[in-house]
Amino acid sequence: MKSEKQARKPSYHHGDLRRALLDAAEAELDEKGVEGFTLRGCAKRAGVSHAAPTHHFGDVTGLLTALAAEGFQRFLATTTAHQEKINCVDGRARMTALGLGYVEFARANPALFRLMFSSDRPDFDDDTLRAAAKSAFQQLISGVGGVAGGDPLSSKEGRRRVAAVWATVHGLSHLLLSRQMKFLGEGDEEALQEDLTAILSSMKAG
Amino acid sequence: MKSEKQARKPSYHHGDLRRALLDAAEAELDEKGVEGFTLRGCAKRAGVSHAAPTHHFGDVTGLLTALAAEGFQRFLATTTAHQEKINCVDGRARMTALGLGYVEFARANPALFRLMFSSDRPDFDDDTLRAAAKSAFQQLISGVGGVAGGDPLSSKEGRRRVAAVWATVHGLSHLLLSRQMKFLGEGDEEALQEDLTAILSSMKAG
DNA sequence: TGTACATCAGTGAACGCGCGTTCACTGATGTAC
DNA sequence: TGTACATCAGTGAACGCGCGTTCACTGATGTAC
Repeated sequence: MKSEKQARKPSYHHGDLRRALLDAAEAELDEKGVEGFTLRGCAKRAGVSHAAPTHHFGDVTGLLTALAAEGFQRFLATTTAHQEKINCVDGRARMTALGLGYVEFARANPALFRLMFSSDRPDFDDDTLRAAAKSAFQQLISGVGGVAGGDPLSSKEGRRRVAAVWATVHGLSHLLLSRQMKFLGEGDEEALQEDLTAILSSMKAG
Repeated sequence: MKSEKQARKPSYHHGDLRRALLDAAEAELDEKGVEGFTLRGCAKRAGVSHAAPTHHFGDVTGLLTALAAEGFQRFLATTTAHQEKINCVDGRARMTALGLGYVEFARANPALFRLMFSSDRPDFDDDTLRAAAKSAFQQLISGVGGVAGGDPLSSKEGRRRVAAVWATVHGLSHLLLSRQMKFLGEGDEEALQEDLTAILSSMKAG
C-alpha cells in the first residue's frame, strides 16, 4: 500500500500520470488551441519525457480522444447540474436551464468545447467517445424536446423544435467563444446571463 | 498584349497564379481540413513549385488570410442573392432569406466556412479581411434586425433578437457541417430546405 | 522477513518526415531609346 | 523595328525545426515462495 509520504516525495513513477496528462492536455489545448496542440508540449507540461504518454494513450489521437470523451462526461454533468439547481419540474424552465448549462460549459471550457465539436483530431469512432457524446446529445434532445412531451424526434415539428433550440445554444456558444458577438452582455457577466436567459426563454419551443 | 494562344500554351509564367493558388487552397482545405492544410500541398495542387506562392502571398498565413477575405466577399454575395431572389420588401421574409443564404453558404463551402469562423490560422487583424468580415456581419445584423425597424443594436431587445437569429443560423450551419444534427432533413435536400425555412420563419424576431 | 523475479511505468537518444522559409538562379515580359 | 536592360514570376536545392514514434534501457513496484 502506498503511504502518503511516498505519494508526496518525487519518485521515478508518477502515481497518476494518466490524470496528469489529461489535465496537461487541457491546459495545452487552452493555450495553444486545437490546431497548435502537440504531444511533446503536453508531456513537458506534465513534467515527464515525451515518450511517457505512449504507455497510457498509445498515440496523440488516443490522448485527444480520451480528453474529448471526458469533456462530454463533464458536459453532461454541467447541464444536469444546471437542471437540478433550478429544482423545478416545468419543462420550459428545465429546457432553459439546459441551454444555459450548454453555453456555460462552452464558456468555461473553450478549448475543450472546440475539441469536442469542431475538430477532427479525436477519433470519433472510438467506443468510449461515442458513448459519452451520445449520452450528452440524448439528454439534450430529450430535455429540450420534453417541453411538448413524448419523443420529440418522432414528429416533424418536434425535430424542428429540437433543432432550433440546439442550434441556438450551439451558435451562441461558438459566437461568444470566438468573440464575434460582442454586442451581447456588454462585457458584464450578469448582463450576459440575463441576455442568454431572455433569448432561451423567448424561444417558441412548446 | 497577351494573345489567346499565349494564354493557352504552357509557359514559364503562369498567367494568373494568384487566382490559381486561391482555388487550389480552397480545394486543399476541402480535402485536408483547416488543420491539415499545407502550403506545399497547395502549391503542388496548383502545379507550381512550393516556393512560388511566396511571390503572391508572402507566407502561409497571407494565403489563408486572402482566402478567408474572399470567403467573406462570397458570403456577402450569397446572402444578398438570396434576399434579391425573393424580390420582396417584407422584413421577415428578407430575414428568412438571409438566414437561408447563411446556411447555404456554409453547406456549399464547408471548409471555407470553418476557415472564416472557426480557425485562428488567418490573420484577422489584416485590413482586407477585417473589412470583408465587417461588411458581411453588418449586412447580417441590419438585415436580421430590420424586421422591427431602426438600429437593432440600440436596444436591449433588438440586440437579443439579432443574437437569437444569428446564433440559430450559425449553429445550424455548424451542426449540419459536422453531421451532428442528422435528424434534420432526413437525407432529402428538399426536406432540409423546408425544415430550415420553417425554423427560421417561426422565430420570434419582430 | 528475505529474496528472486515478472511486470509496470518511466527515460532519453535516435529515427525519418514534412513542414515553412530562404536563396541564388533563370526564363519571360515590358519598356526606354 | 531592334536592342539593351530592369523587373517580374517562376525553379529547385537546401536549411533548420519540431513533430510523432520507436527502441533499448532502467528504476520502481508487486508478488510468489
